[in-house]
Parts: sequence; structure tokens; C-alpha cells
Amino acid sequence: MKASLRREKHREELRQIILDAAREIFVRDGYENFSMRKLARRIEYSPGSIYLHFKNREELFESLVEESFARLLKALTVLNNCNPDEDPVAVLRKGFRIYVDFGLRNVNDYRFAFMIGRSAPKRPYRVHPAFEVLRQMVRRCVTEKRFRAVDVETVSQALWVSAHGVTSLLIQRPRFPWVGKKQLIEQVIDGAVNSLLAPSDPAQHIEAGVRHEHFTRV
Amino acid sequence: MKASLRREKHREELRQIILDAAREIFVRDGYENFSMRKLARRIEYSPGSIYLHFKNREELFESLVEESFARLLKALTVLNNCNPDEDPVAVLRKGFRIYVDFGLRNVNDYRFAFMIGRSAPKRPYRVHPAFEVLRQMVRRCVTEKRFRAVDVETVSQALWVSAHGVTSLLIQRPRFPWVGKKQLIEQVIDGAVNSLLAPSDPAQHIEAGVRHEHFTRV
Amino acid sequence: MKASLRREKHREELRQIILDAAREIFVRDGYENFSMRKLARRIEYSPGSIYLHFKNREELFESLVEESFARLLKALTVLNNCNPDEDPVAVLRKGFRIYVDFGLRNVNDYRFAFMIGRSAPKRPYRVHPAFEVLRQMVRRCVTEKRFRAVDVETVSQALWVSAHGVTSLLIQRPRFPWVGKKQLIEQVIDGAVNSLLAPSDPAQHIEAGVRHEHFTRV
Amino acid sequence: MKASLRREKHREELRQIILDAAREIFVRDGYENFSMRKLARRIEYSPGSIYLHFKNREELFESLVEESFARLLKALTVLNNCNPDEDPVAVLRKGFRIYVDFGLRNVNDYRFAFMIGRSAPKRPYRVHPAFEVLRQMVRRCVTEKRFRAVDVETVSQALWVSAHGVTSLLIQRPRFPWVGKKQLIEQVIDGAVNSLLAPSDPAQHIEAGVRHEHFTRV
DNA sequence: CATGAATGAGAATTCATTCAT
DNA sequence: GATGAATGAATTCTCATTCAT
Repeated sequence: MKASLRREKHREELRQIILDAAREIFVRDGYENFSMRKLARRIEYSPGSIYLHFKNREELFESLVEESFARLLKALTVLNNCNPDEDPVAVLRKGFRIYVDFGLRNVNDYRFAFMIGRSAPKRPYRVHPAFEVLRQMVRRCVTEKRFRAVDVETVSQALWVSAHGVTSLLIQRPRFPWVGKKQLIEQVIDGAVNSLLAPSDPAQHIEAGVRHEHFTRV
Repeated sequence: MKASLRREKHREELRQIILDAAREIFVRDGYENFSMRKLARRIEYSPGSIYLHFKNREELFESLVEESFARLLKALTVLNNCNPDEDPVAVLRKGFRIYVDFGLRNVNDYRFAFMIGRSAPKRPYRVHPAFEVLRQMVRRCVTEKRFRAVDVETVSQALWVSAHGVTSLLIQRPRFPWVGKKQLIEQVIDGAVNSLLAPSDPAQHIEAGVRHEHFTRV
Repeated sequence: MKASLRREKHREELRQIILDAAREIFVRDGYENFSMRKLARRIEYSPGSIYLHFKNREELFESLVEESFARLLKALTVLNNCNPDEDPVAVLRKGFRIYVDFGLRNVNDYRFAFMIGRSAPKRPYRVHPAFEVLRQMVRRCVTEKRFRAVDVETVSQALWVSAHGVTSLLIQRPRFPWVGKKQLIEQVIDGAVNSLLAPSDPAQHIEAGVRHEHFTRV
Repeated sequence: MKASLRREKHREELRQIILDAAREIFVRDGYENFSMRKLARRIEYSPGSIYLHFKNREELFESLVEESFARLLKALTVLNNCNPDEDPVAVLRKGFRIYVDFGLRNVNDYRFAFMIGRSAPKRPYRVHPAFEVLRQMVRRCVTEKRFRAVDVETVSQALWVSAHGVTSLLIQRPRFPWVGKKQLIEQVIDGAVNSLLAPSDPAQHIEAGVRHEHFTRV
């Protein structure tokens, strides 16, 4: 009983060790330079041992993607716990920042989730739950009249791609002479969000950093 | 590519043939399935011959990247030839669309230029001239007072990352249930551009597709 | 093979289960695609368990051969129970047919018994008891004067190799345009047996299908 | 010119060296224990080099089979050159002996041609030309009235399987207490051939070794 | 008795690259 | 300039077997 528990625990641990090492190699050496042998050498196990935990290279890779998405989702769920009275636009902005931030802090995860060549176009595409979080935020902005009557789906997707744009290029081009991460991110957020705002609420604009200029619908 | 024809190919031509074939293989078979042997077979030369034109796989690869950037730049230079009386914001929007369009139409080029792991971090980073085209457009928007007094560099970078966001995700996630490429692209453009507009010119908004709603500075 | 059922299996039973499963795999997947792991998976035991019953792959394999010989022998023993008054030539023919038939019906067994490379040339060669059955039949044909005064051993061996010839080629070359199994087998039997017959007994010839032609010693 | 010729010759030689070594391994270690690596080691070339001559393991194997059949055919073609006045039955007997003899003298070849597991059941089955040689011999026996009016195809196949029976078992069971190869072979030939003979020609029987007994149709 | 983890060896291929010709 | 042969190292993955538990 105890022994089998220990065994199970060890198994779980080893699986995680493999995943971690794999992620590191994938990211350091690039997707195409990853190899099971390299991985085995790294974790100091025989190549065969990896196959006791993952059916093959692909399954291992997919587990990594899965895990990365899960982490992103977890990072985003703090948003669900926030005060329901809070301005939904502020929440949306916060979500945007968390997203980018997660990507920059967890480059490996972000690469896996969004930047690495997916080769498994077989099973039906599954939109990840993380995207639903974004949709919810946008929806709230609209239903609470903080946004104009925009199409939630279109806007959600536009926000996502913008966020991805900053994140991925900052990751991919670290030596580009960026104006400054924060500044750039804010600029993108402002662009993506401000034009959606319903015209009546000056408070929002302050938070948005567009202090002295207000837009009003004529 | 008959053997008889080969004799007359000059060095330059052959180099180009190799590059083209390589790009095709990269596209068709995916980056990780490219091989020098495949390339040789494709162009009906011996493997060794490739090495007369490119030191090694990496140099070949870099040439491809180079070429891709050049192509993007060329696609963008139509902008320089446009009527100097044309609304600079309209030009900027057009440029944005051309950029995204180029990426979607030349997936392989775009991948090479922006989505593939740069592994040569040795020599000094060089901002590509294409970016200067973008800067110019933004600068003109500002100097002609069509934009508010924003920071040209920040805005240029923000525009770029947004454009990259749409382009790369559309490429990377072809099976995501996008609302429609056009619609999505316009939404991102609107977001990125509209909030920058100086408030006085209603004509612009029409072009922007925000037909019945005008923003006015209070 | 439910896991719950396993407990009750006794040692002997399990051994047989392993053998049966092994044979099945050998047949279905071909000899070269057999593997101990596959076998373990099939019987839903761990790989190690097999080694509690067989020292190694080779011993398992030899047990299979053994078993196959035993089965062939058993198939042939029906001959011992036949009416002692029956024409010994008819019995011989019947035996021949049973042999071939057994091979065709139990391809795997036959392969094991006679067509697979014997790799254990160490211990002294043991003529299998099944061959003695054949000898007996031939001997009876001679002592009862149904055959000419031929050498029993020579004839027995000749009959065996002929029977083996049909059987093994029909197995090995299933797509050869055979004239028809039955027809071919009968032809071989006739060839092997008829020329041995003592000339006097017309009844035999009828059974042999050589209905209207009789051979007479001059 | 000269250089390319030399090269071609070298290529041809190496190909043959590979084939020979492969055949040896296949036969010594058995079909399933053959490996490209072993082969490479044996010929003292790198594994890759083999692939310059054979697309893969299967193609190599098939080349071996091909070659073996060709050799058998060649061994049999001496029959075509024999005196057309010669007794066709004698020719047939000679052919039978040549066949068995070839198998016993070229065990490797015979194994490849007839005793090794064929795994390529895809393309349409092709009856080998060598079999046609046999058919011709039988046909001649019938048309020249040396045989009864038997079905040529049936008899040809029966003769083949008988010949295969002796050959393969002598190869496969070298330690069986055979009565003597020659004796056994003659017995099988007699069995297979004698019962086919038309009754009228006593000369034949002498050649057949059935010296003092003649069969006559009543 | 039974297991699951582990391994070292080995399988078929493919590759980038070199080099004598 | 071009070639074809050759290689050594690499790839993914499977295998028979052992052994602590």
C-alpha cells in the first residue's frame, strides 16, 4: 500500500522532471533540434525510460502544450476573483497586462502555447477555455455599457491578436530597440481598448492614461 | 530542369534556383522536414553542388530570411509612390493592410522574416529598412496633424506589433474559428489607428468604416 | 481475460494461456513481429511474469515447437485406432491426407514443426514419434504384400518428404496458381504410392482413382 | 570516361559484395536476425553506404530472392541444350536431379527462393520462368507419348512439390538419419515419375532403375 | 506470485557534410 | 563547376531481460 503510493508519487515526479527538461530543450534548441536522446541524456535516464511516460515524441510535445495552456489559464483566473463592482474596462486592461506579462515571464510556456509549429491538424480544433475568459470580459464591458455596441467576438479576437503581437515580438526580437516594454504594452492596450469605449465616462479615460482628452459621440 | 539546360545557367541563376526550391520545400514539407538532400534532389543537382553556393545549411537559411525581408520591403514600397496629397492616415491604413496581406499571401516569407527562431544573435542587431517605411508614415500623420501629438517611435512599434499579431496568429492558427480575416484585420486597424486621430476630421472616420459615429474632443 | 479472473488461474493453466497467446501472435503478426512485450500485453500480465514460466524467448519458442509436434502426432494417432482389417494402403493414403490436411489447417503448428529454422543443434537429434507412425504404416503395406518388397525406411522417408513438399509449398506460396489443393494432393499421393504397389490387387487401384487402367507385372 | 567506367564497375562490384554478405547473414542468422547494421559491419562500410545501393531492407531482400531464382533458372537451362532426340523422361529425371542438387549445393539460394518468409504479398504473383521449363519437360513427355494422357499442369506442380519436399527437408533437417541423399532422391523421383509412364516402353524402365519389373496395361 | 520501472543494446533510416575525381 | 561515394553521427523507437518491491 505505502509502497505503491510511493511508486505512484515517484512516477508523477519523474513525469514532471521529463516535462520540465523537455520544455527547456525545446525552447533552448528550437523545436526541430529537440531529440528524445538529448532529453534522456539531460535527465540522465535511458531513452527507453521516457517511453514509459509518453507514448512518443508527439505525445510528449502535446503534454507540454497542454501544460503551458493550463498555466496561462491559471494566471488569468485571478481575474474571476476580482471585485464584481470593479470597472470592467479596468479588468479587461488588467487581463491584457496579465496575458502579456505571463508570456514575458514564462517565455517557454508562451512559445509552446502560441509560437511553436503545431503539426497535429487532425482532431477537431478546440478553442482553449482561456479565450472564454477574454470573451467574458469583453461581454461585460458591452453589457455594462462601458463599450459601444461592438461585436463581442470580433473585439475579443482583435484584443487577443494584439496582445499576442506584443508578447510574441518582444520574445522573438529581444534585441530590437524597443521604446520600453511597459510603454509599448500600454500603447497597444490604449489603441485596442480606447476606440471601443462608450463616450460618456470620463473616469475611464483617466485610468487609461488619456488624461486630458475625451471622446464624445456626437 | 533538363540536364541539357543546366550548362547555361550562370552562377547567379543557380543560386536563385536553389533558394526558390528551398523555400518551396520549406513551405510544402514544413521547416523541420527540410533537408539538403531533398533540396538537391529537387533541383536535380548533387548534394555537393549546393555547397558551392552556400557554406552550409545555416547560410542558406539566412539567405532565405534576407530575401523574405526584401520581398516584404518591396511590397511596402508601393506606398512611397502614392500621391503625396493622399491622406496620410489612409496611407498608413493601406500600409497596415499590405503588411498583413503580404504575410497571409506569402506565409513562408512571413514565417522566415518574423516567426522563426533567430539563432544568430552574434552580429549587431539591424532594424530592417521596412520598419523605417512605417516610421515615415506615422511621422507624416503626426506632422500633418492627422494624429495627435503622439510619440512617433512608440506608435510605430505599437502598430507593428499589432499587425504582426493578426498576421502571425492567422498563420499559426488557421483552424481557429476566426470571425473572418477581413473583419478581424479592420477591427485591429481601427483599434490601433482611431485612438491616435486628431479629433477634427470627419472624412477619415468614413474611410475607417466607422460611418455613423464621430468622435469629438470635448 | 479479466484481471479478476486471473487470481484463480493455476500455474499450469497460465503456462498454457501464454503458449496459446504466443502462438496466436506468431500467426497473426508473423514470426518476426512477435515480441515478449506484445505477448505480455495480450495476456494482460506484466512482461516479467512470462519469465516465471519460461526462461527466455527461446525456451518459449521451443515449447511451441514441442506442442506443435504433439498436435501433429495426435492428429495422426486416429490411424492406430482404425480397423486392422482395413487395407493398409488405404490407411497409408489416409495418413498422408491427414498429414497434409493438418498442415494446411494448422499453418502455425506446421510452420513451427517443420518450416522454421532450427537453431538449437546442440542436443542429440531425436526423430519424432510421429515418424514411427508412418514407418508402421509402410511396414504393414509391405508385410501384407500390398507393396512390393521395398525398403521400408527409404519409402517412409520418401513419402514424408513428398507430403512435406505439398504442405509446405501450399503454405508458403498461397498465391501460386495451384491447380487445386485436392487435385494436387491426390496427384502427389498417387505418384508416391502407386509405383510401390504389388501388382495383383485391382481393388486398390479403384480406390486410388486409377479406375480403368490396371498395371500388371509381366 | 575511363574514370566513370571504373566508377561504374566499382559500384557494380560493391553491390555484389553487399548482396553476398547479406545472403550469408540472412542464412546464418535467420531472416529475423538480419540487420542492416550487421551487414554494414560485415562489409566494413558505414550503414548509410548500403542505402546508396538499395532503397531499404526490403529492396535488398528482394534483390537476393531475384538473384537466387536467376541462378536456379540458369542451372536448369542446361536442359534446353540437350539432345532433342534424348528420351524426354530421362530429361525430366535429369531436371529433377538438377533442381534438388542445386538446392543442396546452394543452400543459401534455395532458402531465399523457396523457404524464407515472403512478406510482400502486394503486387500480382508472378510464376517464375523456371517453372515453365518444368512444364515444357512434362509436356514433351506427354506429346511424345512417354507419359499417359495426364494433365500437364497438375503433374508439373506435383513434380515440383515433390522435388521441393526432398530439397527443403534435407536442408532443414540435416541431422535426421536419412537413408542417404541419393537413395532418397531417386526414390522420390521414381515415385513421382513412374506412375505416369505410358506402359509400352521397357527401355524406360531400365533407366528408371525398376529393372526387372515391367508394367503393362491390361 | 506478480509487478512496473529501468536499461542497454539495437533496429531502420536519414542527414549534413566532405572530398577525390 | 559539378559529381557521386562515403561517412559518422544522429534520429525515433522497440526489445529482451532484470530486479527491487
